[in-house]
Amino acid sequence: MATTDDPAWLRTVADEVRQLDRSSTSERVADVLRRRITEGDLRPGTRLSEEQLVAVLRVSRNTLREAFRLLTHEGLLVHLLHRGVFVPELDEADRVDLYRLRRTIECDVLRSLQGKLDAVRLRPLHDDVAAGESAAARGDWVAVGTANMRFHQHLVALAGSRRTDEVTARLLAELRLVFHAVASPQRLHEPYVRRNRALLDLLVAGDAEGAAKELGEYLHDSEAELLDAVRSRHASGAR
Amino acid sequence: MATTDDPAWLRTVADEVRQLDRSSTSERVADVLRRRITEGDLRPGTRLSEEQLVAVLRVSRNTLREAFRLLTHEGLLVHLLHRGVFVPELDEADRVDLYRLRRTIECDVLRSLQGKLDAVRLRPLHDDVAAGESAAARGDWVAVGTANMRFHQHLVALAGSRRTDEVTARLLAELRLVFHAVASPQRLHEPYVRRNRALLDLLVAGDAEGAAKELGEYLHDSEAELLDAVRSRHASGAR
DNA sequence: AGTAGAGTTTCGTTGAACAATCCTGCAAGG
DNA sequence: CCTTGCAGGATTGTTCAACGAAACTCTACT
Repeated sequence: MATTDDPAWLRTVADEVRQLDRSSTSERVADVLRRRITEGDLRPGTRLSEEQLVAVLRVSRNTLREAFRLLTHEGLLVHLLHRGVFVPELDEADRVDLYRLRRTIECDVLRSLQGKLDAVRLRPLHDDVAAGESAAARGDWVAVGTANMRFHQHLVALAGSRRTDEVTARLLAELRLVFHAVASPQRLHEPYVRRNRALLDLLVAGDAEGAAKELGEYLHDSEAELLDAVRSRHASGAR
Repeated sequence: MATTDDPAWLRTVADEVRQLDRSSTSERVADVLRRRITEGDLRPGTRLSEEQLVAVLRVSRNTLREAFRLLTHEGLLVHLLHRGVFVPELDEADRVDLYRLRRTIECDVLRSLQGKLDAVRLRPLHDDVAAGESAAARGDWVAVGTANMRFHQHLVALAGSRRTDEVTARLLAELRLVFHAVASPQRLHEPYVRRNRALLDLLVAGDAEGAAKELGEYLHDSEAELLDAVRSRHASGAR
């Protein structure tokens, strides 16, 4: 019975098929809107009109509403009864909340990694750091931000926990919402190109505990920087 | 301008209104199904037929599907394209995954609580422990399980983090799914009536660090117990 | 035995319709 | 001048009926 061997590649094939199957109309609509939101084309506070989107996307209202529901549960939209869906405006409490959970999860992942480090598993992290450095060199700070997010997603993936990955994906998506509310992406992302590299070096050296400690300070600094950036933007009169 | 003062009670009023607004049809349908699933009336593996439920619940298919979507994102249903929605069957990998994230979050909450303990904030925990002891005394092990879940939810709530609360709610809901897959609820829940009380005592004494340590062992034991219970059930030939 | 195909069932999506709610602007009153 | 009350229009919430598409089942064939 050669079909029951279940070698590694069979699982990956199954995953790929699942990716293809994932193409229900509402999920594809959600993909489009998700990109628009995370890329910053739809700014926080914007209302998404059903009528308007139905006309543009060429889907029925029911399908669109199902896409709304998907994004709402990812935290990328908020739904107000009889008033419609909006791109959420996160306040300072939300921002510290995001960082709190982020620090909990990411640091715990690194701490639980004691000795389980493997060269090939760090490959995605190498790629992300390189992508960040390359983007920084050409001054594309939005791309730096994207590479940074991917770095942290891959960092968490080292734990091999499906639910942790999902929670992290949601956290990082919401975080991008906040990033779009600040003026200078450079100030926000540039320092972490270097720190990501340092973090990765610690992991390569097998010092998971040291990496966890460094990540704790890293996120602490990042939070302070973000809060400060948003505050100064508000103070300068921008809405 | 007396209306812009924004005193404390205005915020609570806003919250109450939001609670009232929550009564859309799809959410009420979701409430009904959620109860059925968490109480164990709908066993893992069951398929929920749209046609059938539409007839029973007297709602339209679209509304029912929106309720499905809600529960899917809570982890209480899984959606397979063109095949329908099912009560998920969690495997052993899921079970250890659940406990991994649970341990991360709950322990971190306690650790971050250093010195911030307040008598009134522990009130819900007292109530839950009492409810568990009372239910145990009369042998109602399902009620013990419910009180136990509420205890942990309230424990996490001490951190005051909205997102942490949400993640925990999802985790505990999924956990109940697993509980229904074992034969003896007593063996699963009884030991923790006492341990919840011990945990609460540590918190009352202000020993957050000690409580975090105890909780770590607590969850470790609970996980081992659960895995063992499910394994023995499978070994005994039950499906 | 294993496979190919037709038929049945169920889901995915659409479009239209009506009810309920919200928002806007204007008029009346303090 | 500001607040309050009341249309009217605009938008969302919910339902219904229908058709195409995918998955499952069972039979018949090689």
